[in-house]
Amino acid sequence: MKTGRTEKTPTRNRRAEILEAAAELFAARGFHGVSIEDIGAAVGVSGPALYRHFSGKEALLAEMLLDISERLREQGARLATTADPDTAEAALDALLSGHIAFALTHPALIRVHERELDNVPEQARRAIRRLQRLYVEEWVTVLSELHPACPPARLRAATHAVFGLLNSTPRSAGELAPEAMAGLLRDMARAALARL
Amino acid sequence: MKTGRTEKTPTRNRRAEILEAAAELFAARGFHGVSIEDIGAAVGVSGPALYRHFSGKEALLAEMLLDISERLREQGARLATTADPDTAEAALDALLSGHIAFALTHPALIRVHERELDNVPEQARRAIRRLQRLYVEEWVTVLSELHPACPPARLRAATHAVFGLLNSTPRSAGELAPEAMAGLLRDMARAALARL
DNA sequence: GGAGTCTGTTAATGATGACTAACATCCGAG
DNA sequence: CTCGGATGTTAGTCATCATTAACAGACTCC
Repeated sequence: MKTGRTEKTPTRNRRAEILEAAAELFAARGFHGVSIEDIGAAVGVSGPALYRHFSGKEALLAEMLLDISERLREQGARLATTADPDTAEAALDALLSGHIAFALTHPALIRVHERELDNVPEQARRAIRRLQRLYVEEWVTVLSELHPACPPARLRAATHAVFGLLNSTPRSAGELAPEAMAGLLRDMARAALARL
Repeated sequence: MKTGRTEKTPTRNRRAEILEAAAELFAARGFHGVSIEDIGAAVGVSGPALYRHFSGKEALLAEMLLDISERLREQGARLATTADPDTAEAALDALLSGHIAFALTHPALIRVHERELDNVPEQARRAIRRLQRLYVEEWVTVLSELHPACPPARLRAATHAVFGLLNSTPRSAGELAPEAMAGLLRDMARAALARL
């Protein structure tokens, strides 16, 4: 059928394709609610073919979450360090916009990242948690410049709360156009963080 | 062993006991990550004993989510109608405090309520969604009094976002003392909702 | 003191599902 | 060509698990 001979990168794309399809499925039905067969079917191969690309279902999830956490952390590190160390205000805005863009662009990833950490094998879980912690600390650092009197624990809790707010996207999808949603979330988050 | 003869309400408590234990387990490992055996073990009976109280695993989850949704809706309806129709401000505060109290008191329930709706059989799911919608509308009604110019879709999205913020509790547990957390969440949510 | 209901228990039963084995195909390099 | 690796396929295999069956103690009500 679609054995187009000119298939570019017939290999390298499979992994990405699988990860993408699996993310959608995990987001919709949860890790344990999705079978290897399901994931295979979603990319047009059937079942055990996945073992040519991943060592197992948990490894697949681990790689997915590691990738998400790494992207967020990298983005956080990049945006929080906007040269100008004076304007913590600008850094916070950059973090906000970056996180919102990610959440709106990849709602499935956000959902999986939020829900499935427990299903990742111990070792990878530690690595993921480390990255998450680094990302949070990026926010806490910026916030502590804006609110020097506020204790770190409170800043951390506030950061988690804002993540909850921003990550509500997958739940209220479709209500608003993406730009409107982005603006709303940014305004609400900014206001929430001003009260520290 | 503990066959204390004077066991009060030996029956009626089992259902509640099971629901409670199951909620903790579901919150920790997800619906599909918990077996009937696990739930039985958590309340000291083993396995199929649960079928004396629930018709099945999904029915158990359905009842759990129905109960949570009903409690929230009831609480919402009660608090939003604080006699004084003038002070929408007060009604909003009441809704906020009520939701925060619930989230802080029952983090496991909040988590399950947020994550497991997809695993509920169709019919019950509809009922649960209806209750959730009613609860959201309670908020939207109050908010629309405070922000008459704001379109309902935006108010709904904002409500979901605030729920995300308030429900971040299970994720940042332990960072702050409950009262401090409650105060923080209320301040942040109030500020976020002022920006509409 | 026995019939019936409630609540449990320990064995099936039957699916589902992750993972492995054994066996093709394709394709690039020598 | 042909060897080898990459990628798939289809049949197991082995666990796990929800659910049911068959049976038993306890308590109530007569």
